Amino acid sequence: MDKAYSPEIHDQKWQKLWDDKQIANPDVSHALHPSPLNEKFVLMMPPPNVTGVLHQGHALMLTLEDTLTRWERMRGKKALYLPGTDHASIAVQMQVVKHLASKKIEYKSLGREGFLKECWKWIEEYRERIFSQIRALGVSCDWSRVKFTMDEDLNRAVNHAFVQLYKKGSIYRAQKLVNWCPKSLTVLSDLEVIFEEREGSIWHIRYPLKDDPSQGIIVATTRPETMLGDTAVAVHPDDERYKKLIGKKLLLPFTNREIPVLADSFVDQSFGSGAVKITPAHDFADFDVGQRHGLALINIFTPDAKIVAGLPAEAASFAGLDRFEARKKITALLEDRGLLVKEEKHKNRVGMSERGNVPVEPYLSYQWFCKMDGMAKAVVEDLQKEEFRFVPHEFHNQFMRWMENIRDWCVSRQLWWGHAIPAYHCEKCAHVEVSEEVVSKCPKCSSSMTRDTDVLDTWFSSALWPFSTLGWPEKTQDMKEFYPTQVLETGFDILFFWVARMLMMGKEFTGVVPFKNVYMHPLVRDEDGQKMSKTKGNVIDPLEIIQSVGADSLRMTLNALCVQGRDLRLSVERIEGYRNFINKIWNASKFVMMENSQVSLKDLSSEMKEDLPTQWILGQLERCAYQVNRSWEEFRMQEASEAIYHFFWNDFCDWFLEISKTKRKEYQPVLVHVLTESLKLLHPLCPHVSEELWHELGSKGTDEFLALQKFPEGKNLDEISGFLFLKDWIGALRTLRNESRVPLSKVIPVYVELTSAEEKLLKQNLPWVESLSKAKFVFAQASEAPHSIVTLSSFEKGRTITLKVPMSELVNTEEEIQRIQKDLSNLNQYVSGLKSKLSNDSFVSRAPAKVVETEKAKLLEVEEKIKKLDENLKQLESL
RNA sequence: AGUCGUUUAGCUCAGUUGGUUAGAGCAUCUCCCUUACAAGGAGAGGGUCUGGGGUUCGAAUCCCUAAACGACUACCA
Repeated sequence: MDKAYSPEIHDQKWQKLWDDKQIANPDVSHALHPSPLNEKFVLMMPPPNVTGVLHQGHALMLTLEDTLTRWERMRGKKALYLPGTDHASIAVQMQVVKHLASKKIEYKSLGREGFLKECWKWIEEYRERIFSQIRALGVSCDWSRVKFTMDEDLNRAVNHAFVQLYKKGSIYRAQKLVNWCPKSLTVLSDLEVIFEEREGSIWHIRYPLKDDPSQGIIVATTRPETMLGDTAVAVHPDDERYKKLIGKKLLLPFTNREIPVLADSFVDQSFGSGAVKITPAHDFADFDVGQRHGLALINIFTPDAKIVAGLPAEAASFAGLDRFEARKKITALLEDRGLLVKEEKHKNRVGMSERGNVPVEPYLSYQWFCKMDGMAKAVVEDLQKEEFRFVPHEFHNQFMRWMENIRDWCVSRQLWWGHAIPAYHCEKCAHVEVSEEVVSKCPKCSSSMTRDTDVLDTWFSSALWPFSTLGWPEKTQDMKEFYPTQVLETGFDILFFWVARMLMMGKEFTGVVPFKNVYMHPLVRDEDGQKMSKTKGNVIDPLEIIQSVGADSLRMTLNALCVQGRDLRLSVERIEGYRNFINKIWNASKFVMMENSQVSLKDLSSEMKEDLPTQWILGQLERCAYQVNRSWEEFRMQEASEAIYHFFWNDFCDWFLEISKTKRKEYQPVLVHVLTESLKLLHPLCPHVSEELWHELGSKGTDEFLALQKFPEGKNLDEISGFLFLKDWIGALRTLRNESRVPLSKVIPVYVELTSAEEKLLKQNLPWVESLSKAKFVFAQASEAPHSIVTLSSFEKGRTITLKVPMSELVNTEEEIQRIQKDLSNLNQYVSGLKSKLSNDSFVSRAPAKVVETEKAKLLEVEEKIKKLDENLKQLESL
């Protein structure tokens, strides 16, 4: 065998074999690995952007999902992990536009059809990249069922869903104030607006009274340029300052529009000047005020946020000015005319368009909306009935709050790349027909119809993902067999974008919520807790890691660092630590395979079956497997990987392998058994190295896979106490040796006086205890010569065991005295605590008898230890 | 502003329903190339569990309060 595991050789070998034999195809795996369990495990991969590149967020998601899937598959469930990609409407469109621009092509010049061709070309070029990167991580998803949200069948599902919702009255078209991106020229949903704290200004502007221009009212605004669209000024009805102005007319500068002063209790008297300019067409709050008071909506912007032409009076000259240029010009003019009272610094939250990276403009437009409240209610009821749950539970409340305040979803986008809305507009009578079939003639007036030019929000097709991928709306075999799914695993950043909408659409169209568990994984950050970003240069590229240390190391690390309710801090050092663990697995296996490994537990002699270390390690294996199963059942990823790490490294390698060296051949069946079972436990975490070693160990053919072996169930056992005592003895002797600087080459004699039970335990295990402690036990009283002592607990309650080592064997008396003094001071502190506890009447009378008993036994034992150490110390000090 | 979360060893974090002298990994220090592994082994040091109150025989754990950090939500023009 090689000196170390070589990921560059083995990773790809197994990835290819798993793919070739389709172990991830549930029909194949279930046939190969039949199980009495008639259960399924279904998990839909959250589809990454089809043109995307693998980042740590993906790596974490895929690792966790694959770990759970491999585990459930090995447990005998019919496991489907379905991969796919998302068409990422706006993101991909922006990429392609940019790409064309780099070739000096204005995308609009290609026309819609021509542009879509370019999009498909772009996708064909990049779609395999993310798939190969997913494979590189060793993900066992079923490639025979891979889906893309723009596949024909998924497009049919989208159209079907849209039409159904329209027929029901859940989808409607309306003119509303929406979040408009002036750069990408499309509407954005509320969720796509990212708020940023910005240093800005607030301007106090005087609007003159119509009847007496020397008088006026001062309004405060952060957006002076929108004053061109003002249709009122609002004050609080109780505001003494302005009461007498209510109902009066103002003359709006630049436009000479007459606007009223009106009263509305939404105004906060203490903020700004207490008077608010109302621009119903360009501010969400103002829109509502406008609705209440019947104000006109005056749009002053073109779609790319320039001042429109045709505004009255002086405002007409602003036409074509960008919104920020207009702001400068207007504030300058106001100042010239003495209307600008003051400009103050002001922090405000600006809504930014994620894709365009420009401030979003509240903009009036016709859009398609989907009613949400009814669907949300149904999902909330299911959550309350515990039809599904959130892990970690914190997201439960966050989700509920959002669902209870949900607003209608704007589903249309003014883009070309995406699912075209299946609606047709009559060119003559303006009739709208929504249909899955292409409609070319108006059913009302027989004139020709044209298709709606909008596409659907990317998340609309994603919302159908758990069932559109299974063939819905057709009643397919997959749909019957695999829906609903068990787990939805994703990041919390798309809880509302995606998870909530899947739940609602799933409930709406299939009658059941699409998954039982929503597991939200943490955010991956760098070692300083910073978000990873290219501009910061702190990105740990998963592909580079896979190349340098292998996929298994990365998978182990991500599992080991993944705890609930906390971000995950990743660093190269941590990954190297788990690379070392992979290496440890490799080397331990190498050790086991030095002997004939074609044996099993059946070959164990009856004598060896009674052997304490054998019983101990088999018990530890059961305990570990039990822990791992329980942890994964509750998505406690760190706990599971830690249990395996600890068992394999500390129990198996540090103790059992060392013990086995004393009777190598006799122990071989145990070694083989424990290693084999460990590889099964390890497989979901590090599939490549475990698969490789499992084949090495058993000379298995390429038709058999560790991936399809039965996962150990485990038992909830206690650690064998006899073994624990001996471990303690060895530990104590090792400490003594280290601190007294006795070289390892020197075997030290240890004098012990034991009860018969203690002596029996020790004698039965003498060879390995002596080998690991490099000591020689002498079952006799020590001579009167000075000796050092170590005190230990016995399995007989309250009893102290004393190990005596002749001082002549130890090198340094001073250090030995110090060691004992330190022990004593610890014990004395402990004993005084115990004493005060036990002399406390209320403790003795109120604490459970069991607790009091153990405290008493502890006291007895510790006092005994102190007594012996004291005697010993005196003897040493007299030297 | 509101809601929620976090605060435990130098660092990153565990710590289930209150009950052994609060644990792990990494880092540090000491010793050791013992034929699976120096990417290793054996030891050691290191903590007023953020501060302050309370409940209790007993609190890292439950309650109140303060602070720091973080996330989410919101129409403060």
